[in-house]
Amino acid sequence: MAGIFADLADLLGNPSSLGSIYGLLFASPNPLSMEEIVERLGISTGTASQGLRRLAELDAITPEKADGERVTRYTAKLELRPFVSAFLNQQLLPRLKKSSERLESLDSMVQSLPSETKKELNLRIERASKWHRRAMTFLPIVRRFLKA
Amino acid sequence: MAGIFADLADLLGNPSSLGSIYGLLFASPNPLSMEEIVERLGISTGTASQGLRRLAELDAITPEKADGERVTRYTAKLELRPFVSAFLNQQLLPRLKKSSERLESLDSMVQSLPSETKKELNLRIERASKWHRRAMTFLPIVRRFLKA
DNA sequence: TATTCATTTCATTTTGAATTGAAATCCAAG
DNA sequence: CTTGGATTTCAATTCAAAATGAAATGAATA
Repeated sequence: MAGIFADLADLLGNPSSLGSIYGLLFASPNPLSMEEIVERLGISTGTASQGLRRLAELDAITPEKADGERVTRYTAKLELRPFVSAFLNQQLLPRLKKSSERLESLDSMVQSLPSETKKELNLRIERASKWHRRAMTFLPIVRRFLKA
Repeated sequence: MAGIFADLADLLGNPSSLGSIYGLLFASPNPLSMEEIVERLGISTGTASQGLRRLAELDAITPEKADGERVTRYTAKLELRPFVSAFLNQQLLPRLKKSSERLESLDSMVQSLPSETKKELNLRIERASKWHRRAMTFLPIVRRFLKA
């Protein structure tokens, strides 16, 4: 299970350790402490600590400190939606925004060129922009799909 | 332009040099030789050669050897669809398949466990599988969208 | 307050992918 | 066939991201 999610994480551009941890928690019927995770996955405490933090930020796991216990134990949220959704917002959107800005600035640069070249380049920029807009309109569709 | 596509390539898990090359070609009104690409991007011949080959495989560029010329020149296909589609087929599908196999083998393993744990684990595997199926049905939607 | 164990931090190391560059190969023209 | 430039190949290198692990910090008990 850890392996499956490790691959998934990798696919989405996250360190695979992140996936391993989530996978382990996903498969485990009861909450696990960091120590147990370190043991069972054979990773270092540092990696575990950072991975757990990240997963908590992504809202993919729930940390709980039982009554008067020292250790924090973690449970995977079985709902994967927030996970994927966080990916969309944190990875995809920023990148799309950045390249959209770049396209715009390119566009304004091009205006100061000989009209021959300018025309051709405008065409290409327009093409790229179209794809861009397409991607943007696509995002909400993905979102809706995930909620379904 | 090279920069924009470099980022995109990176996002899709390709070396960014691949994107740079494509971006340069995309922006260029006339076909470019490998030498010109190497020069203008400041990359090595090795990288250029491999990148060009890969792009050709992805059907993202067209190599053409003009009449009795020594050099091959390359043009970007302005249609990005085959590009994205190749990504879906070559990167995404194989991974989905692999994890689907893994899920199945996990499922059969679980059958030989005490029924208490078994029940709980089955539930989780089922959940993961559901997402899996969801992703699979999602692919065709993406495809259709790209064609639109 | 002092102690002990859990957790975080972060400088260093490891790892793997991307890139280089030089040698090998290819191929058109003489 | 031979030459000369274009291209490919691939072992070695570089580089960035991820992982390590030891020291610093934190937090609960006694």
